[in-house]
Amino acid sequence: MKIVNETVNIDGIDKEILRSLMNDARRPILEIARKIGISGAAIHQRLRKLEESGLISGSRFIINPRILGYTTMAFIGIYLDKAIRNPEAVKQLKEIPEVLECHYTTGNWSILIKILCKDNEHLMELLNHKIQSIEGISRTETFISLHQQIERQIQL
Amino acid sequence: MKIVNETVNIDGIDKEILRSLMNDARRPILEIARKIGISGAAIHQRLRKLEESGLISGSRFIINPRILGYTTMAFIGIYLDKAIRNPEAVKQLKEIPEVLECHYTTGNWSILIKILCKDNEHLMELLNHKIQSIEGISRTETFISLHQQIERQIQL
DNA sequence: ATTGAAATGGAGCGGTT
DNA sequence: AACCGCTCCATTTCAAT
Repeated sequence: MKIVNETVNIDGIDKEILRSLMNDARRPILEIARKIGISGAAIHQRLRKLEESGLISGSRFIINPRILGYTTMAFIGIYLDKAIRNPEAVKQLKEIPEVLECHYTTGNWSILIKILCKDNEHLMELLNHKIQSIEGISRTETFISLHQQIERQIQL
Repeated sequence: MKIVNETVNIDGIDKEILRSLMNDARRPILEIARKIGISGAAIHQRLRKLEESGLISGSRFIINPRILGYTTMAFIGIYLDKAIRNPEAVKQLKEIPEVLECHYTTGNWSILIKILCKDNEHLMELLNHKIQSIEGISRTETFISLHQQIERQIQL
């Protein structure tokens, strides 16, 4: 396993390019070029370097789950009966598509997950029939997000 | 305020298009067209409709904060001395760029935030000098994410 | 709702400063 | 590093089905 721990220096122009594309991945390179006053080829070259450095890890269309009827987001703290069971439990959690994030955390729980459901009933069903039936999971604590007030990436 | 609560029906072709662009927002439309066997113009039109429906809420370059030296992610549960102070507290939290998410939650806390810091020292500094000095915040509980094992959007 | 064709403009490369 | 000029290809629109 290669450890990539190196940090990288980016200048103001890199930041402008990245900020632009972090807000709209399909913005044309040439449009950015005109705005910041350098050539398209220069941006092209900078993007190549930023990709090589690992700073850019891809691009995504963002979809709004509300429109598909997913309106209930929750965080669930999970207690494992033995911490060593973590890898198996995570493997099972991966099989539940509603689980969007899974963190191995310090503190009370072994695992903290973020989950997105259609409604409270759906959440309850997942808790009772999928999550709590995973071997090794002894107990859970659920926190429903009534409203997400901030959602962003790191700022440059 | 317009309430957009309507759900939308998408067919298998929409799903293929979206799945493709959710993994790589800059994949050429024509490449997708060739793969699934319809014309570029058809995809173009479908994307227009999906945007109008609100299902697509944009596209983003994803940057890897590790490369900038941000290696410590944590969740912080926040107790407010009066729940009514939520709007002010959130306003202040927005001013802290390291705060990536902020949720108004049921359960013990009023607020749950996700925060990304360079290291533990940076986290401690933010807790002591920024977060806990926000008026209305009485107490916090911090959970460090030692490892994020799942990170994804909803599946189509 | 999809198609093909046409116009416009962007992507990406090589040579140059 | 950046620029220019070039070729190739994608995007987008439109009339037609």
